[in-house]
Amino acid sequence: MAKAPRTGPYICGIDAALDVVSGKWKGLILWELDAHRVRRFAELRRGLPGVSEKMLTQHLREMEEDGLVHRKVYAEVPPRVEYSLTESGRALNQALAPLGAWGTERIRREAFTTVDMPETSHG
Amino acid sequence: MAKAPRTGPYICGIDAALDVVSGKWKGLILWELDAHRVRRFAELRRGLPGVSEKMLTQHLREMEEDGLVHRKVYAEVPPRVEYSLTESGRALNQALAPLGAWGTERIRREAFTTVDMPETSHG
DNA sequence: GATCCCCCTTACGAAAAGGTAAGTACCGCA
DNA sequence: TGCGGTACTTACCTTTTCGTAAGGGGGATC
Repeated sequence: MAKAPRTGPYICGIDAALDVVSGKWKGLILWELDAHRVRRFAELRRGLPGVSEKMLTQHLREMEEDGLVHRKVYAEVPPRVEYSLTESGRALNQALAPLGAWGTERIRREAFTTVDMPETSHG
Repeated sequence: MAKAPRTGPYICGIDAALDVVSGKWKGLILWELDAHRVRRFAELRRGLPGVSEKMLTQHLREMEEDGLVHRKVYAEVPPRVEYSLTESGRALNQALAPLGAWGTERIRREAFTTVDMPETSHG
């Protein structure tokens, strides 16, 4: 009910990486967790505008299964759960950096021209 | 019917980039187009094991709208259409390279251990 | 005692994404 | 004349994803 476990092997690395980060909030979760090193559930929730508890839990669980985030539960009352990135998660975030730069550049461009993207067709 | 035009602005670059590459075959299409420089519809189709004509067309159109691929139609019979990456598409592909490397590494690791991913917890 | 906060879980339903199959218009080949 | 190849389009249906709303168990606060 959470996610289809993926039928068949990955074709290439891009395929594998995209499979792991695809999900409406996963990119942001990675971003938040990288920025703050460690976050609690409610903190993450507040950091992600519009996320529902269900989706946050679900994504967090998937990312935990994928070995991207580490979930530390403190046997306390009230419950305390801390999320942080694993080595793999941090590596993923670093690998995501150029993509983020590309996206930022794209947003910047779109801010100027929403109609079209004139490419250097003369060279 | 193709894709929801995205409500609201992007939170960050990752968000924007992920929005553009999310789609079952887009990563592969980028990969194929980058490897061969220019490909025709049927060639692309043959290069992507399991893709349907509908999905290929749909993804290609979306990527064209997003300014990633260039579509060149030759007014011939039988019809000939050539697809290639735009500057933006090539830049995206370069930005995707580290992600691809991460994914490849991940696949390699998974090949050895499917059970768990022992992190360096002693450091 | 009611309410809030913590971190979820479950049920239900809508929306989006993807798959299947057929049709289109034309041509070359046998 | 029938078949295959080119590059799609359209209709219909299933799967997956996402959102909404509610509950839950316990402690602290008002």
